Parts: sequence; C-alpha cells; structure tokens
Amino acid sequence: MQVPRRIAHLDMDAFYASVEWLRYPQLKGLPVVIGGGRRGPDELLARLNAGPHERAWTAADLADIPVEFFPRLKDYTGRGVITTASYAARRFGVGSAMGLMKAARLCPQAILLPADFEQYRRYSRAFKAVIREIAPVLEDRGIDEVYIDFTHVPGGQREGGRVLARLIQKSIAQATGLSCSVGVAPNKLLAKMASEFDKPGGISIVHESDLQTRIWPLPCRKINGIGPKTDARLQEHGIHAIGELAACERAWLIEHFGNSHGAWLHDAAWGRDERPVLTETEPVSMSRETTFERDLHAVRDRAELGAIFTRLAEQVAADLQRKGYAGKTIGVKLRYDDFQIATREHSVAGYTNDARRIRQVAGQCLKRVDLTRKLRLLGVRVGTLVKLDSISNQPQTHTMPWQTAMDAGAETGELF
DNA sequence: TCTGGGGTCCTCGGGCCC
DNA sequence: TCTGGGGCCCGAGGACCC
Repeated sequence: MQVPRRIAHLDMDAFYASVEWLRYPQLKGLPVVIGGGRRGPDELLARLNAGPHERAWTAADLADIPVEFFPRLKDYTGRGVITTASYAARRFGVGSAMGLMKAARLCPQAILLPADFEQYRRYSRAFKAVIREIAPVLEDRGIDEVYIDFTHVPGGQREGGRVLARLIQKSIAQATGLSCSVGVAPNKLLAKMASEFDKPGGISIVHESDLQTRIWPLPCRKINGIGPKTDARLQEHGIHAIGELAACERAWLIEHFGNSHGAWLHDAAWGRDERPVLTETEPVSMSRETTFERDLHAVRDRAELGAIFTRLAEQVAADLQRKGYAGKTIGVKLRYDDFQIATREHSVAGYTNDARRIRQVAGQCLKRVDLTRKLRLLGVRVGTLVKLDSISNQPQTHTMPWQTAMDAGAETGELF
C-alpha cells in the first residue's frame, strides 16, 4: 500500500523583524523597517552614540535603549531600499524593495534598523537544525523557508500532516523564540500556497480535492513562478484567477506562452507538480555587486571605480575559497543610471578562485561594454563552479600557470 | 526621491561540427 | 563542392525568487 505524498512548506513569520525583536524587545509591535545598512547593532550603536546625549551605549545595553533614541526613517539620507518591514509598518503601505525615501514619506516615524545578515543566518541554521531532527528530508529555499517531505516521517500522515506540523512549530518556538507558518499539501506548489493561508502562526492542510474551492479563487500571482510580467500578460487575456487559468486550453497556453512555459502554467493551475524535495544542491555561481552612493563615470571616476572593482573581485574570490569552489566563467554586470543592465562574461581554460585572475578576466569583459554612460552598479560574477575536492590534484587557491598562458587574450588587464 | 544583493532557470541567436 | 539540417556550447538578456 503506497502512502500519499505529503509535502510541507514552512515559512518563518516576519523573520528579520522577529530576530531583531529578540535583541530589541522594546520595539515589538512598533512600525520597524530594516534597511539602509548592513552592519547590525555595531552600525546602530555608532549612529546612536554620534548623537548629542551624554552616555555611550554598548552592546550590553541594546535591550534597554529607550525607543525614542532609535533612528527614524525620516532622518535617513541616502540610497537604499527596504529589506523588510514589520507588520505594523506594512499597515502604512511600506514594503520590501521600496526605496527608503518613498517609505519615509509614507511612515516617517518608523524605526529604521540596519540589517544584520550574520545574525539572520545564525537563526536560519538554528531553526533548520530543529526541523532536521524531526524530519530529515528538508530542502533549503533561502534564509527563512524550507520544504519538508512528510511522506515517510512517523506521524507525517496524521490529520493530513497537521500533527507533525504542530510539533515542528512548537520545537522551533522553543529553541529560537520564533514563529512560523506551515502548509501541507500533495506537492511543493500547493504547499507553498497553503503556507500563506493562515499567517502568522497558522497550519493549513490542503488536499487534491480542495483545488477548486481553495486554489482556483486565488489570483494567478499567488502561484510561485508567476511574476509581474506573466501576470500582466495573463490579465491582457482576461485571466485573473487561477481557476480561469485552469479553464484555458493547454494548447492555447502553449501557443501564447511557448512550449515549456505554457505547459507549466496549465499544470500549475491544475495543482500538478512532481518536483522532488532536494536535500542537497550545488551552487551554480557566486557574485558580488554594489550600488554606488552616487553614479560614477568610467573615465572621470576611474580611480574610485577601479578600487571598487578590485574589492568586488577579492570578495568573490574569498567567497569561493571559503566555501571551497572554483569557477571558469567570469563576468561583469553593470547597471547604468537609467537602470538598464548589461552583462558580459567569458569562459577561461581552467578553474580559478584567484582574485587577481578573476579581476583580470572581468576587466576584459568590462572593455566590451559601453563605458561612456554613468554607472550606478558594478558586479563581478564567477560561474560554472566545481567543488575543489573534486579536482583535488590542483592547487586550492591558485590558477595553474599553464591555464593563464592558454588565455593570452586576458593577459593585458590594465585598470579594467 | 525612486528602485539592494544574491541567486536560479529559461530562451534565443550565433558559431561550430558532423 | 554546395547546401541544409540537427545537436551542442557559449554569451546575453530576461523573469523570477528570497
């Protein structure tokens, strides 16, 4: 007797904000926006202590700093977007990816905290470890969400998965103080939608028979994989709800959206998804990019740009070395002042994770793009990765001399 | 006053080889 | 020798996600 597939999607509730509340309990329930800085409490303390009041706060005081001392959105000057906003801030219309200046007009009194990704990663590892203890088949989907295969976990079938979901929720809360929402369904696609049904703190169980009543009334945009572009095209054809998408002929969707995308849209609308829960995936590329404080010009700001470029190459190289990878496709990414993006890449003969080599090849790529226009972003990327222990006869952090020689074209890297 | 950073996957066109 | 595929790889760009 074969048991039905039960897949869970677990999504942490307001993850970044909740992690911050553990450190700053006095901010709980207030409109809080995270963004405009990446050094966490160090940056916050530096900002607070630069103010006019008499005492110098230290890391030990974080939970006791009165709310009125925290920086407000309205006082922020500079570029940047919101990484995340607390539920209280969202009520003002503020949301992720919104420019900080625009957000300041909507909710000037919101507290602005610098992000602390190291801390978020620590909590991410912690809650995932808790889940693995209970249900080992877990797929990492980013810092704050996972898929879990409940099918063969003891108790995973009870009440459609609700009993196990409850156990996981409680264990995470106990270990970390954080709350999450869980959806359990026959596949990843439906589980992902289900986890949103009852946020925060909810558990939603979806069966195949719920398709028409619970999935079809939802807007197409709720399907993971239908973004703003596809949604707009669907709307042009009068398709708004998933049920309307399901009513479309498969052949018609293929005609309008292409073989692969059209068929996928049809399957998704009918709740069909056979993707397995992947416990291990290898990275395909690693990159570093940065948006400048002001737009830069390749000629007039050559020195500044060159220094940034070198730093990006060093950071990517360090990331590769730390994680034990090397790559052979090296590229650059530029964003012009009008937000147009250009990318150039070049594959070299041998794998490398050497900063100088990466900068050199990336510099060649940079020569192939329009550098007469002002730039607002520069990035360096290394792709086609291999794990270093799989080519363990080669040096760990260097390019083989013969590989460099084979790529004579990349030998003339001056500034770019 | 706009619009981050780090990824994945797909498509399409061109070059190359058989 | 000429022409016409098909298959594959590479590079550029786009859509999408967290």
